Amino acid sequence: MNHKPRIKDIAVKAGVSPTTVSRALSGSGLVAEPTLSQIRDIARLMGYYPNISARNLRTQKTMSVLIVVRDIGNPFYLNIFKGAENAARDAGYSILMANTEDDPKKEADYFDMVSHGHADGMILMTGKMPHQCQIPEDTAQKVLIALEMIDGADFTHVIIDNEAASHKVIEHLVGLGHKKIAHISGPVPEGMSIRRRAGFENAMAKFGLPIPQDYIQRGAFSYQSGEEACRKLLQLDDRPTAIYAANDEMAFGAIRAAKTMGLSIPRDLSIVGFDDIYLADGFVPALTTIHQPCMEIGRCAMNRLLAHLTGENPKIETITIPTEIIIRETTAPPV
Amino acid sequence: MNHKPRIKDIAVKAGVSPTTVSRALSGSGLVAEPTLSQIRDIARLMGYYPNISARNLRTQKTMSVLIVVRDIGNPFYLNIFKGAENAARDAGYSILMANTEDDPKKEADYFDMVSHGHADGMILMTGKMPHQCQIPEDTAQKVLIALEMIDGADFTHVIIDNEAASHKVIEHLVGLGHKKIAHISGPVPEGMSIRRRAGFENAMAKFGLPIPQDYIQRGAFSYQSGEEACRKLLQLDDRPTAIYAANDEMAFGAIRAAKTMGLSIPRDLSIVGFDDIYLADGFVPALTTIHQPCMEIGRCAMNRLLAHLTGENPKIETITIPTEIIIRETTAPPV
DNA sequence: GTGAAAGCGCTAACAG
DNA sequence: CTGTTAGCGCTTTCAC
Repeated sequence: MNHKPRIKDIAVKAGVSPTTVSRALSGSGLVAEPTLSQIRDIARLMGYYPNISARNLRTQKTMSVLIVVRDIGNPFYLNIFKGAENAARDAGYSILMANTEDDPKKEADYFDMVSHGHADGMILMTGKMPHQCQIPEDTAQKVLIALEMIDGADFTHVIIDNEAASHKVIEHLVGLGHKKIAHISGPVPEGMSIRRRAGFENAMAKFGLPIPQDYIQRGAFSYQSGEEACRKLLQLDDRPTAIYAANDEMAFGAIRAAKTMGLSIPRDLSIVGFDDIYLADGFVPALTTIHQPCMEIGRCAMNRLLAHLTGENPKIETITIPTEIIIRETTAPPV
Repeated sequence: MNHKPRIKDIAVKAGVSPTTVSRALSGSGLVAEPTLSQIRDIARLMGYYPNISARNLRTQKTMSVLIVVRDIGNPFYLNIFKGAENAARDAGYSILMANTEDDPKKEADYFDMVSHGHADGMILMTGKMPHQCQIPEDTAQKVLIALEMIDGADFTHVIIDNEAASHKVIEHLVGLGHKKIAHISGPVPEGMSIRRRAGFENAMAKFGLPIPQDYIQRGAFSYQSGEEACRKLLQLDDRPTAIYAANDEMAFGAIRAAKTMGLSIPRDLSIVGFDDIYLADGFVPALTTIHQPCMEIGRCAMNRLLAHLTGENPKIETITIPTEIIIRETTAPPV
């Protein structure tokens, strides 16, 4: 063949109009049987494949969705991507990767891509709305927030219950007999950090346990910050016997700090993380942590967004995906 | 405003033809100065943004590139994505994520996306060419292979020198005084595994060291396979004093196996990995490994692909990015 | 240096 | 159930 076949070529060959071909191929159910199969056969034979740009132009859609994260380099997102990619693919959508690196310019740019029709919608995981950008009309249907809450924003959210997860952690530790439990929080005032910390505080209160001064150290979700925070905790006069870190990286940092100070995990100190990132089970000792069902979150977020985009389900709501605590080797009864 | 402004609206407002607006905005240099600035101002004022689909249809381009991996869930790719995303973004391109999961159907589908003009090109990191798909014309300019070699295929490759990296590992271990060095290889006959293993064998030969039977165990690049392989090695009558694993996951698995058997790392056994994945330095002990400059690889691959797509540099070649060994805590002289 | 006209390939009205 | 017509918004000849 000379050129890629267009719809017109098939029409000519089949002796019908382009419209009919279009209808036959799109499965609209508006073409009768002798013609239908014939057109499909010819299309297959000629290796026809619709021109996406033309279709997009005509339908004013792009069949693609932006997934916006703060840092593509963070492995936590991996399975979210995976779940989302899967769901998108099943629905014939593509995923565009967007990495903001906390750069307001990029945040705004990606948002603009949606308002300008470069993508049909977006899954936002940065935890904030960009400034200085054109908020698309009908934003509520085009933007879905995952993992983070954006308070006061009228979007569908797909999140986990951070407070409840914290509660599970404390319950586990208390169950082991711990009474002196410290917390390494994420950066405040980030919503996620606040919720995990609030869950910690509430759970401690519920179990009638005091939270001594300095038992809450603020980290930055980084390995180094966890290390440092743990060092501070271990230098306290009245050391904790267990530490609940608000994410796995900080938990790993804490483990290093503890080991460096000659402690044995979990004998001398129990440590719990949050996220269950890749290889959390490969660490020695394997990390006890909160497992977030990332694939599920990604899939759910994408499906929900697509339902909004197609108008199939315009209802704005907050969907909470359950988490579970995975008990591995970094927690044990206190000595 | 009622609608998103189109090029025509600007033309009307500026009292020129759509053509002129198009030229002015595309920076073609074909519009004279009084008009030029005026058009640009009006466009900015009206919040004009070109319709991508229309442009794509007209220019027969999509300004997007597929990045195809075997498993999006593998953190190794993270910084490659990051580097590639960055480079693409700078050039005005978007990235479409493609996850094959070793499914031939998906491999073919993604390839077809390129032949069908859904994406302009692709960076292929799966290490194999799909069957049963339409190989796009002018493939050589549209497909770029990264990380893996596809022998006999006439594409630009962006790779690392796996053999040389293996050599660095052995050199390091020999420098520490090791003589009994074992290797946990990746799955054979995958090219990457073969090259790393060949590098191991050649380096050992070069240093005049024998490779006893069973000193090369075949793994599957997974944590579990590393654990198992290490166990086998440690059960040999004449145990190795050092193990070189073909990737970090297997190295971590090996560490667990060794610790489980009561060995202390690195005192009783040195272990080296490959890749320097996320948190390889967060492990206790921190992993000695080969660092692949992933961002650099991603950026280079993308830039090179774009140069091919634009015709700026059609030369097909193999680009080798240098690696370095990062010496951390899992290697020490043998006792 | 600027404009008129054509058309990328497709699908959605609107008829019949 | 099928065809005719129109047009999505842009860029690119070609003419002036």
